[in-house]
Amino acid sequence: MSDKCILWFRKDFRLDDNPALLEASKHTEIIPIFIFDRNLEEYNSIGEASYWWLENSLISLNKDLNNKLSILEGNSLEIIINLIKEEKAKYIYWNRCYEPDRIDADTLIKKEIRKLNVITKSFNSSLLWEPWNIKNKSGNFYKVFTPFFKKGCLESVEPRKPLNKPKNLFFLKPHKRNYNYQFKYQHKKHKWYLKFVKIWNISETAARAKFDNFLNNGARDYSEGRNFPYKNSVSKISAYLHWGQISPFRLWYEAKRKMLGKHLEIFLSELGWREFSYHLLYHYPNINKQNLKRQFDKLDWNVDEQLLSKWKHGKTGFPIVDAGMRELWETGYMHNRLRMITASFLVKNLLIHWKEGEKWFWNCLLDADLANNSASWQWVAGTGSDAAPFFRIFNPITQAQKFDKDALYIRKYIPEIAKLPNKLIFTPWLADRKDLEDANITLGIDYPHPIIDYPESRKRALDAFKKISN
DNA sequence: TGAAATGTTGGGGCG
DNA sequence: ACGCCCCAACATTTC
Repeated sequence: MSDKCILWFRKDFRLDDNPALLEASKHTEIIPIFIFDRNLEEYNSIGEASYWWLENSLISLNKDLNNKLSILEGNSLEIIINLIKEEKAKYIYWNRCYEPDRIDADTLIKKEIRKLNVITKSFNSSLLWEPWNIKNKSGNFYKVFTPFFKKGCLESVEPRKPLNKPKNLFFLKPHKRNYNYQFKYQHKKHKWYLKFVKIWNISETAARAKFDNFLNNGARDYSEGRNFPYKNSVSKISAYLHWGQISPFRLWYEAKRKMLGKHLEIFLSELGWREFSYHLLYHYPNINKQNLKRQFDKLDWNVDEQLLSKWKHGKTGFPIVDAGMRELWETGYMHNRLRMITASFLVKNLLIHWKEGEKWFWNCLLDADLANNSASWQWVAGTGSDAAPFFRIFNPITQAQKFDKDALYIRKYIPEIAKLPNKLIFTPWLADRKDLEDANITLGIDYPHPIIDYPESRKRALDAFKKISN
């Protein structure tokens, strides 16, 4: 009797706290696989930054599996059925994903596999609470974050304790190699994202080291410091968390072990926001396509490719906005404060549909995550569940003065205006001829004029949103 | 996890 | 001493 099992990696690229792996470790032989399946939205529409992270994740995971990871491409069901038959495997395990089409596909795969008398089990490795378990007193799902987290999550069961990496694992590759299914990473012509190599170290070990570093440094100042993009007070763990190089259960308990008071409370609530996003995705499967508040369907968005392009490439003429967009392009990451500022600018001041911003972030973010990205864009736009009210419009000038007081962040990403004094760097258009000469800048050439009149655009947004919110 | 407009208060200059 | 004005500082409301 065969004791072979298949371990299907998906977004759980780690050996620590991996329940499917723990189950697999009870068998003498484990065949680890990954499948790039274009039938699934997350692979078919994968962003360029994500594609790069994925490739490196697979390289690293393969190493951790003694080079026994089979990296495949094709129809998941077909590949798995083939593999089961060829290898006479009797078990297959995986950790759950929560994208709607993934849930459908997994349900079908389970059904088909069971027809072959193969035992299949799926586990939770990526959410602290299952979305279907969190209900309010009347049995409905929560639509507001605070009661969702405080009552729904914190007052229900505690997240399970993280599982340690099992010992004595024996991985192997299939005997029959079906080369039709080999995944070939396709490099694009414009590999703008290869510069990320210098910034990001992609592995399970690196994820853990990064989080430990946060716990020993930024975590001590988290509640305040996290607002200031030039400070090193945030964990930057999001991409690792998305791909599963680190487990949310590990983050939860390590934070509780090492963080204190309000710092801990706020960090845990950030993990809570991620849970809330997945909760919304589960209950609103169209969250990336459709306004959750349908009255916003009527909003008369501005369609303007030129303005959109200037926003994407950090050429709006508003230094803090441009700095944020350039951080994204240069590093595949953007500080949360800047995500709010740049998103508010696109949606409110340019009055461009949040979907455009969502798509750009999806392409450029290493942590691009269907649930978080969509829910957060809808939050900023005011179209989401428990979203920011439509009249909350971030002022890019005062936000910069408040959160980048010494313009360290701005100067880092917009060197061409670095010589402007602090008094003028937030509003270069107010500099007079001499100021500009001293700073070696010609506005309109070295750095753009502002692409919109701020007070005017603010008024326009208020009018447009007010009209449809009645 | 806003910003701007509007309202209120109180100190200081001044006749 | 007093009323008046100005205006900063803070509070409230409105979008």
